[in-house]
Amino acid sequence: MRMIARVAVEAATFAIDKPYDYLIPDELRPRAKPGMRVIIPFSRGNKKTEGIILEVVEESEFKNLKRISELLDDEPVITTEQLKLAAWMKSRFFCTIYDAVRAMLPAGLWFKSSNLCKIAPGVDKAFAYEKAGDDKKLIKLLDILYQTGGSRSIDELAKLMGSKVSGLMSRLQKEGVLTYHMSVKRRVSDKTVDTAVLAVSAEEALEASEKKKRSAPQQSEILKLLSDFEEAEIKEICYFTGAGRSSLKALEKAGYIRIEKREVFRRPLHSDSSAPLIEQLNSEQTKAYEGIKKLMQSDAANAALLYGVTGSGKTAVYIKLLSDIISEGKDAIVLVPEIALTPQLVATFTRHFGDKIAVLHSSLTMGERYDEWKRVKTGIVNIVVGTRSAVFAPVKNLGLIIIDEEQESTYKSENPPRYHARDIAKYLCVQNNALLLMGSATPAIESMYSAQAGKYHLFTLRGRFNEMAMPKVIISDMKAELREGKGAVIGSDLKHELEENIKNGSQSILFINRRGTSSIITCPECTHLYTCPDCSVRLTYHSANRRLMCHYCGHSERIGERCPKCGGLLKFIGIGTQKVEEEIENLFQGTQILRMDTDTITASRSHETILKEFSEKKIPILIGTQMVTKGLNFENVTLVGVINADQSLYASDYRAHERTFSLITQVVGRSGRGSRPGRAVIQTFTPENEVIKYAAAQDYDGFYEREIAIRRMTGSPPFTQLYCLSVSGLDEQLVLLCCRELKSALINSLKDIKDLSVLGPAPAPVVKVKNRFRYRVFVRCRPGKRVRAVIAAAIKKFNMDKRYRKVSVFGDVNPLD
DNA sequence: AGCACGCCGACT
DNA sequence: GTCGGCGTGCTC
Repeated sequence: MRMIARVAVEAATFAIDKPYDYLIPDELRPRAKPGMRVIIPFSRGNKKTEGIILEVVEESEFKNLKRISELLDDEPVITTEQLKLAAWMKSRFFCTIYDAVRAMLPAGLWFKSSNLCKIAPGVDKAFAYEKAGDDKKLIKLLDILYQTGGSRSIDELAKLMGSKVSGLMSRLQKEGVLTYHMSVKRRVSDKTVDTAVLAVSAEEALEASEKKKRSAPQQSEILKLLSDFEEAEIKEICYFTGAGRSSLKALEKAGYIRIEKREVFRRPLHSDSSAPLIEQLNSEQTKAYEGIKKLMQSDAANAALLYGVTGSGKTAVYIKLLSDIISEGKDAIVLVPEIALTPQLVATFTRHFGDKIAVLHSSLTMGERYDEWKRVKTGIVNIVVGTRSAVFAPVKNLGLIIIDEEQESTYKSENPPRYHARDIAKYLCVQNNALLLMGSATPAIESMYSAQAGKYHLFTLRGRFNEMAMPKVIISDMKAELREGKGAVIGSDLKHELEENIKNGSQSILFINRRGTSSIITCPECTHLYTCPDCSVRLTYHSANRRLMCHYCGHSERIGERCPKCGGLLKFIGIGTQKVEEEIENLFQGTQILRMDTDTITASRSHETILKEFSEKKIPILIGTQMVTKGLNFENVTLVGVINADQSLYASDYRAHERTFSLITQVVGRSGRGSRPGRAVIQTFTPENEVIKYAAAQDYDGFYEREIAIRRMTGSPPFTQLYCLSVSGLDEQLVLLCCRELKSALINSLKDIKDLSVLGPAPAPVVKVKNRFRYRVFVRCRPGKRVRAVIAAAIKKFNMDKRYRKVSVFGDVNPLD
């Protein structure tokens, strides 16, 4: 009897993704089981690729089956329930089965497989070169191989040769000069960084730097930098000099530097014994807790929304519920938006549950992450705390999933599988008759709507813990300021309040509402704008390295004081953290300022370190982007300033209002956590805007009423689901053509479904990235199996269509923007 | 997507 | 003649 494995293949794209049948060779027959990963030959070239066994069967409709080459696991790494979930994800999120599986496994489990190319054993150099004859390419290939000790991966070879190598390789292989095999090794830790180390003395480097000034200016810059520092991270070198990797490679080849992988050690999450122990719940908390507990103990799946204003003590309710889970011998998953931003929450959990919890987050080393995953899998721990992907933690006996700050966008994955953790959580809770608990001070409009509609049980905490007063909020009209001719970033209201805080020794936090970190630059004389040559975005200015940079492709260029086009003095518009820092420095000379953004956060100086510094050293002012809005409790902070509240209000997507409201509400809630009352200043150019007004008043209910009415009127989620089909390609006309045809195909096959509209093609928020144009078509309707199937079929069809082979199409549900 | 196969142009 | 361009079809 034949044994056949049905395998989900890594190399398969969405268009061709399905189970492929492979023969299980005799020696693997006793071991091969569903949920184990395998190496298999795939496609015409029989290229080795990874796969996962979905089923073991005895029949196949195919005759000439290929054989599994290798079994990667001794026991299943994915359960059959998880395989079922993967299939569900494929139909929901338009990803491949393997994409879904990948999301479920810790990175530490991932094997890096490479096709390794080697000089065959027993072949001497002369023989090899004889076989190569006078073919220049073959000789070059052998040269490279011998230089590096006889073996290299195909990818590396291709890069070094600057061309494809498979043809050359198979020729040498036939001659018996080369062997070519798949090597599978544990991937080295994620936490290594490429570091450039000077291989010559500093003097020599300087000398070479002088020499290269003309011929290779970037190499010259790098050498100059390294002559000072001896060694530096490649990332930083590129940032400061604007050089590409090619310059570094050239220097390595010439023997000036070595490029080494350095292990980065990050502090393991220390259990902070100063984290508060939750003692007693107040009456409101008790009521919520008891209601939720009842749901948790019922035999059916349930969903609940815990809506509690900032500082109302949702954490305490979580802790009580988790204690119950443990005593009942069940398991729970707790999702947080970002571990680095919620150190206090995690510390509190650790304080309470110690060894019974596993923390999964990105700054664990690979080994640590893998160990934590194993601890969960073996059932040693009962509670898993982690970010988005922790929803896939392999807990045994799921009783509860908590999603804290459930409105956060970090729960939605932006690359395949493009899932929302909330959807996965719902699925898991239904499967396990568990409870899904979502907590938030500003719930997503969809979630509150479900609660109002009775789909979720709603629990509300209205009182602020310890009866702290809500901060006093000042809406500062920047338009009026502008009219009076004051074009400053810090308006007079905020300036006044800051002065007061500095005087009485209180601390202040300034929040800059922007996604990026830096300014956009423009020439006031000729209004020249600096755009990326490969993407349709403006370049942003980083003062740390005095360069213009593209956040999408990494392009960077140097810029001086004056416009290279017309010689006019350059002016900075928009506000970055750096700009605000400069202005505060001028305003309050001698006052210490701490800046927190992606530029100031490095491997050695983490988010946490900066916050610690702020709190311990009592630095008067902290300036930052969204990072400062999350879960911080600083007793001494009595003033919060929102520099530019409007910034996020006018984005094109339907969530812009919600996001703005949530951000402002959260940041305002940071103020006055201690004994003294807090103040907040919201600077805006549109003080009459209702979103800003509701946020200032911390009035979620009012905001919700307004927003849900708008959503109902415009037919946006939660009243509909938005399916987004993105088409990208180098040829803009072809992309548009494909979009239009895609649109009419969709309209045609969905015409019988009512209340459905197909919109677009519309340019993606950034039309061009790395020279590829991106346009999108939307399907807006009630969610349903039929619609999803039609969309999946359309994605497949257009990806296979030979007229559109130069474009690619992918689907996403309720994309972020 | 990625790759082999096959059919046409430029060059040893 | 042949090397290598890219258009075409397939992946158990």
